Amino acid sequence: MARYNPKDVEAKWRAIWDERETFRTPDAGEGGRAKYYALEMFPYPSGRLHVGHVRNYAMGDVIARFKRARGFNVLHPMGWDAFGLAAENAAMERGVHPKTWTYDNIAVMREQLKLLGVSIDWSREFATCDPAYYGRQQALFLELYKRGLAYRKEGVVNWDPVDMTVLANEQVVDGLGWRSGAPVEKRRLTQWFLRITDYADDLIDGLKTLERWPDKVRLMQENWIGRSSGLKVTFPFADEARTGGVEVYTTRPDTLFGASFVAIAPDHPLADEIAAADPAAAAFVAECRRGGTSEAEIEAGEKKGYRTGLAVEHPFDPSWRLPVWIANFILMDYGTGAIFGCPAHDQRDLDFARKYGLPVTPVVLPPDADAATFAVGDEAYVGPGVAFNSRFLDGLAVDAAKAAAIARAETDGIGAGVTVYRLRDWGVSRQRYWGCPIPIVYCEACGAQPVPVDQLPVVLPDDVAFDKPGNPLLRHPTFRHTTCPACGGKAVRETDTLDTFVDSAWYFARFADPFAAAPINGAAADYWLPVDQYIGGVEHAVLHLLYARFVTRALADDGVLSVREPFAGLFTQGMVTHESYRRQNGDWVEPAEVDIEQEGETRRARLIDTGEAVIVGDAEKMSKSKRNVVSPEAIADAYGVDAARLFVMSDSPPERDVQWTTGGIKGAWRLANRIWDQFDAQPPGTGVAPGDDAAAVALSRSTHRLIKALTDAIEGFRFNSGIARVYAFVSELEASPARSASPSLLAARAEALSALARLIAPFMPHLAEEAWASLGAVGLVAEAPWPTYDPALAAEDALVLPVQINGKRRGEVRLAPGAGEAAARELALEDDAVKRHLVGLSVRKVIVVPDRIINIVASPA
RNA sequence: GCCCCAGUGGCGAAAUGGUAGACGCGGCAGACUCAAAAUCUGUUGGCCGCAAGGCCGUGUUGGUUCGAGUCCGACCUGGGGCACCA
Repeated sequence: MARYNPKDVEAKWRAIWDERETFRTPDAGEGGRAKYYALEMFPYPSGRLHVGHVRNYAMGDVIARFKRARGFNVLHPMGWDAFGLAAENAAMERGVHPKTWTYDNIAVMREQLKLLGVSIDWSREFATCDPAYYGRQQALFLELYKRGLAYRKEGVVNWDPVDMTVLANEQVVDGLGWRSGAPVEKRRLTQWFLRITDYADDLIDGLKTLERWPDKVRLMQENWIGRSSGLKVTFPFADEARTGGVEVYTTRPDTLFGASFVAIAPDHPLADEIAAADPAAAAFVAECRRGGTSEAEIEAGEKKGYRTGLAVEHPFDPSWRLPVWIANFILMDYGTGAIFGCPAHDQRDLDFARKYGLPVTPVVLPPDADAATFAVGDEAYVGPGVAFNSRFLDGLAVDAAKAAAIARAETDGIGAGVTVYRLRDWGVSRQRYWGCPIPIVYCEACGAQPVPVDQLPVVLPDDVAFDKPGNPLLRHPTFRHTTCPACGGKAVRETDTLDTFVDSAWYFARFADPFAAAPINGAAADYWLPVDQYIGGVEHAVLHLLYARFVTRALADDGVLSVREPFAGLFTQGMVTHESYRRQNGDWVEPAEVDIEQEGETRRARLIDTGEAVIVGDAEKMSKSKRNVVSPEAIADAYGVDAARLFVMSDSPPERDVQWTTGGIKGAWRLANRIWDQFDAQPPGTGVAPGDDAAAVALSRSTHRLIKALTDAIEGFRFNSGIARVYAFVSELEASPARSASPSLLAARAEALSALARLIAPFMPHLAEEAWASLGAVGLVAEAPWPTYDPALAAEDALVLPVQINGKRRGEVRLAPGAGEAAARELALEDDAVKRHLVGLSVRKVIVVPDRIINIVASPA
């Protein structure tokens, strides 16, 4: 018996795969096989791989290896989402250049990924910070610009007044800048936007076609786009000297007669105008600008308003005056940036009205309520009902009243029924260095001009410093200053860079041919796209996945791509968590520093060095700050890569978080050894046709059942259940040891092991190769076809059906599969245990679910 | 504030509306060992019982059904997202 030595074995097989180019991507159409594009969300090169990455890439690898075995031409590439904020933070904190930091991290992580034995075609690797990539992205940006899909307008950013810099939401902590500690302000800047709202309907409608996406993600995208229909209606100014009025958007036009005020966003042009003449209003607007731009902050904050001197007329009654307020919870980006408040039927309006003493008039009468007595207390009524107190709408149900109000507004020429979206255009300008430069120059005479395509890429200069706050491109001696491509006069470059989500919105298309001169090789993309299976974290459910869908549509309309949906199948996998440990003084300590002892059923954690008791915290996402990180190398050293891959896929369903535990990885390691022992004990050269003695037949049946179960488990992303079947199967093999097996059982074992090597290959590819070779098989298991099963052998041969009486299990009967209902009923009623429980009862009904269960409904005689 | 998800043994979990707890971890008992580790075998939801067996049990609560962990309603608890982290 040779002990399984993963360190040597794993390295050996990786070298062989490399040398034979086992995972080279086949050419389009090669071998007449169907294509399969398996893709994991490419990583941000943040430093080192953690076991969360291991899980993500191992899952993708299961799919890639499985599909290869099933005869597909598989594309399984890898790259780096390499631009981003962390590189600039590193530059500021450690004085290292973002480029150096990024490429160093890539080098480390590439080696770590290779260590995992993931079946990637490394020849297609690229990083988004390579000029060869982002230069082509600039060309795509200019295409969008040419088509009017990229444009400039004012947008709101978080501004740190001390550091004089724009902050990301994550850099705003409790309304303060994370470095300076200064209160953050909202500031308006002119920025580039992509017109994703043009595709709002298409993006919603397309969701219906994405049958292999989680419902959850589709729902999140639908809510994010937030299509609603309602009424845009103008409340005319009451002041004769003013023309026009305040245009509001409402989804509840049926409640117009319950209006008690009109409120506008602090960023509304009218608010600017009022603030210019009213210092108190200006102070209120300034107060609203304090704090961050995130929706959570705005919506969860205290609702505040300022009553302007302005009044407007009700659109359906010029004699009815309503006050105009400025309110901090109105978003300028949604609808028209102004609302009318109907406190009786909207909770936020009600809170506002109660706070400021505004009238509350109910106009929707709930079913069963009495119009004379119905009143709204602290809770707005948002349910169904009939309009009342509402003049021409009286008596109409909510939906009919909405339609009638819209119709009247349209007839009167004061409003129109409209569809609006919560989705806003995608702001892509970032006032940062480490990103893709926006290929635009500004000429005093000609205005904004695209950089001619033959002058691309606009390369990021390397000679920048981060000793001063703000975007170093602004201070660069030469980068900014250039000439106008139109008139040749003096011009300055755009110094903003593109949001890194732009980088990841088309990379999957670049992988189809990463060497093409054009950004996207149309023929290659036609063959490989869409991505058949995309795998990544659910945190990308909306932004990345929505942007990629948008860009794919834009490029399809441009004729560059022939698909409108980039990802036919999506799987969102859970994270790897770990307990966190801290000392009595609150300092976090690493798992490697902690010794855990089990005494009976209680666990004790102490520091290895000092024996100090350690406080064990909940399992949480691994993070550097809590030091609850385990390194893949240490695991690979101790247990091998295969055991680590197996464990992260075996212990929880893949979409859920999995908790990393020492016991768990040891269990996986034990399985690897038990599997190896089975192969090691099997004499070579035994035939693969099992004989007909009972033990051989039983094992053969189990083998075929296992093939079916594992095939289904992989197809259905139920890796944990599949692996559980492998455990059970190995136990069965151990119960029929080779040393005491008859020739026919040996043959059945040979059949079983041949299947097993191929079935475990997606999960434990190195061990599978070693096992495959030990059987004397020709070629690599990575290139072997997936085993097939005989449905007749995989089917159950004898069934034990439970018999219930009134839903309680009272006995069981043995039946052949497919036995008729009558036979089942008869057997059940004859069973001794059943008879005993039926004493004193009379049978009312017998329900037979074929091959499942028999339920006898009985009641006292 | 809005949206989404999840609650099943000591723990991770399994279960097309049909035997709840497969499989793994941990525990307990045993084998091997001078001993320990490793490995192997048995056992392991709770309660009652010598046993056969019985009763209870999937966050709480109400409903649909011959039958509910699963479907529907209300609630409780925990987690995630909210547009400049990726």
